[in-house]
Amino acid sequence: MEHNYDFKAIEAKWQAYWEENHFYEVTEDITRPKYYVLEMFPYPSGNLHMGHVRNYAIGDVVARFKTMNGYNVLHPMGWDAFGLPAENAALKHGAHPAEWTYDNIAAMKAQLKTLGISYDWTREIATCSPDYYKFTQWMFLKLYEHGLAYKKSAAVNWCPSCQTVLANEQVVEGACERCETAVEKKKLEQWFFKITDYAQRLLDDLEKLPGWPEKVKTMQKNWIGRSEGCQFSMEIEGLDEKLTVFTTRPDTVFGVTYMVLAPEHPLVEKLVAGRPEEKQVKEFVKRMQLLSEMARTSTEAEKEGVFTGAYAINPMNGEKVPIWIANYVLMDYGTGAIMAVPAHDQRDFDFARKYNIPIRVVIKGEDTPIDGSQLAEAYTGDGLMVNSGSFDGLSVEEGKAKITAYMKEHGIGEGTVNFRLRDWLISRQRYWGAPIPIIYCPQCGTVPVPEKDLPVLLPTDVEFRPSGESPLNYAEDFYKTSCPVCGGDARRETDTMDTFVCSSWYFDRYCSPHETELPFTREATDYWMAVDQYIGGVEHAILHLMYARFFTKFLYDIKMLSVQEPFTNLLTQGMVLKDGAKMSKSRGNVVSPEEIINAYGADTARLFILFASPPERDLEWSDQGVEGAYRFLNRVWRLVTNSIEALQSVNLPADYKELDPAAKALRFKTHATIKKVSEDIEERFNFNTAISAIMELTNAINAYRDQEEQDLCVLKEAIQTLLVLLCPFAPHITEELWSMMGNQTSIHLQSWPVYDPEALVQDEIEIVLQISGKVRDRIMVPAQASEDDLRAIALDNPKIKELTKAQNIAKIIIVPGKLVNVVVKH
RNA sequence: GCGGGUGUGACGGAACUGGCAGACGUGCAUGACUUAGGAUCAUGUGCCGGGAGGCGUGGGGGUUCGAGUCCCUUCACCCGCACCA
Repeated sequence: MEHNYDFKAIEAKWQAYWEENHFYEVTEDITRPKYYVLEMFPYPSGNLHMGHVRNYAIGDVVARFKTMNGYNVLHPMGWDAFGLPAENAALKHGAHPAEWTYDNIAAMKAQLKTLGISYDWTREIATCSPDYYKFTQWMFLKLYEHGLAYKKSAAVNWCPSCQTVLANEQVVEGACERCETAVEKKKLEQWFFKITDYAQRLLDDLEKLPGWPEKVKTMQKNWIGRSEGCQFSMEIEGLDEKLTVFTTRPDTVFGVTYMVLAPEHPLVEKLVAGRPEEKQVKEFVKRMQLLSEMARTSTEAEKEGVFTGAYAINPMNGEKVPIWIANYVLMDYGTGAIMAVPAHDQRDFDFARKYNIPIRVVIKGEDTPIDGSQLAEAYTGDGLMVNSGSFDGLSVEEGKAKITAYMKEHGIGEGTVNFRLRDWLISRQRYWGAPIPIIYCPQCGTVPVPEKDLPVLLPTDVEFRPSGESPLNYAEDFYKTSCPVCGGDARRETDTMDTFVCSSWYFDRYCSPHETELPFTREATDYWMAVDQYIGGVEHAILHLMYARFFTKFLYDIKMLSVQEPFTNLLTQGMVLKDGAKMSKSRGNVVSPEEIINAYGADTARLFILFASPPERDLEWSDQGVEGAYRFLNRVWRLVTNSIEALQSVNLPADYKELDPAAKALRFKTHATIKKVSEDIEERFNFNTAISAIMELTNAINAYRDQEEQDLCVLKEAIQTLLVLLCPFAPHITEELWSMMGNQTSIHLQSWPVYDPEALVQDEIEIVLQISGKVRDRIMVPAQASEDDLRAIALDNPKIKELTKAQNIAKIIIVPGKLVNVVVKH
């Protein structure tokens, strides 16, 4: 162990030094270009895991690199501190959620500090602090004021285990995202944010995000799910009601052979009232309601339905069309009712075959039958309209336009755009969240809490009951209040906000975290926003990133922000795996960062994690790989400490004109490494290859030190460069060595090195000689050799001569600086 | 089913616009130093072959002087969405 460097002492020493000297604290400075690096803030679970370490190590390299390149870098950290686990802990261990949360924050902050990340801790925020949630409530009020927060009764996703409702986005495969309990549908009065008003802009502006991964943009695009079509109404025979449907295929309207309503459709009861079918329809509806969301909507579930006995009238041809109810139509989307065209929609086709409903072809493809009974599957391709009256002969595209126009003209319907995106359900029947700032007055109705009364404080003295129900429901002091308008007795809203509301604007708060009048100042956000580089896991590709974009657009609209997109560049880091699987307690394959930092130090942990894999890919944890990173840092340590004495009196910069070949080669390596590392960090975030280049430089310096004659200027330049290039990755050891070398100012205050093009000029380079594309020899040639020179050299080469003597040379391909390929034919 | 991604030594991974496949690290082998080594240093390490040489980037085909990289086709695995009318 005595051979190894004392990382414990060194890391503690420099972390204290940086903190005492306010190294990473920044203020707005219009004379310098700004750069805002942000890693997704963590939920304070109390334990830092490897995913966090990876996330923050990546961000720290970017932050330190940008700082060294002259940017004024904002790199803050905080806590996404509201949420259910705190309440569960309260139930389980009797600790108050606030206490539990703040203890966790303290613990995690301490762990985080041992990593030596360049955070400006003066800007630390916690979303559960009243200073912060005051403004989360402010956001709600602004949205309310602009008609974008509203309450409605809807069939919502209810998690029986978490005892709360969930947003659509939080339901994964019919189960609660958090606890995986099957989600139920419940009809409740809930608060929503009208994100659908922004659907088109959220979609369009994805185009303005070239710095986002295609994958994330595609996921958002699909989630928004824009589809163009036509909405129209049909008369119902014998009833004074209209049935409205949405379709993307108005061109197939003459092929409608039945209609389908979702079981929950409000018209169902009226349609069947007094009919012989009434009983079986009601039974069917009841059975569907009892099914879980999962079983109801799974693709696997077989399509089934019942005829209602009622008929609608096709407005295009006056035909009577039977109305069915079926499981495959969702009340959630469109109008909850469809026109069914079995010939040209696979779902309708399957259903029609099952129930012997006629199939009528109205689009004729090149090789498709005209008789519906001959179809093996629905035909969804292009073709010409048939059986469609005066519209016959039109293409699908033309038909869509013409029929939509006809419907509009005759008051039947009109072209519409439908989105899959739903409004964002933000009510949570939980305690540990930001209270929704609303008061219900028997006289005045729903009244927003006046801005001046914010924050609506979460009461701390509350009783947690084992049922898991929110204690706010029993907190009389909280919910009993007076109406801000009439002063009469009134009741507070006891629901709190989804924690995603808190995280939809935290990046703005970092810009002016101590502001008390407003969530942030325009001055600060104008300088810092947008976030130049945002880094986090893909699991937030839809939820958080969509909500944050929505908030940003809203804040732009109300002139609080001058940007329309919060995150210019997005890096989605891969997971940290062990034995091919995600680290998890249940699998028992967790490696704790604390252990690793204790055994090897933060520099080793950071270096390994950055070296093992490029950031966007998954990373396989390897204990041996960690050893390797540690060995490398020790090699650097020995290299530098063994050189210090010899280099003490060497002053840089020096004149590098007359160098022997070995010195010249080292200098070449030094500057080639500067170039490579700069490009790898700047352009591609390929930290793994940047580190491997630094390792190569280390190897080259070690080899050079075995030389009898050493140019100490070149050696010193190489070693100093090595440290500077390595310092964003391993900030402590490089700082220590830098100071041991006699440098007076911190390595982190150095400018990022610029390579000297002169040093990269070589006299001789290696080129490859090929015969018909196969490598036959490698030779050194003067770097300036012309094509003619290269041709001559190649043809004069003994190996080439020998191997081509019995052959005809067909042609010679010359790529200067790379190769000569002699093509022979026989 | 739709959309996206990934397949390269024993392993993690390099190879930027088609131009030396396997950088760097791990592992392994041999050697040095050593009372000892799981420390350190040196050398070697894709496969087959004694050798010249041949073969090699999931499989098959193509374009090209030249393909991990481009095109077609096929397989495997991963991720997202999933009856969205």
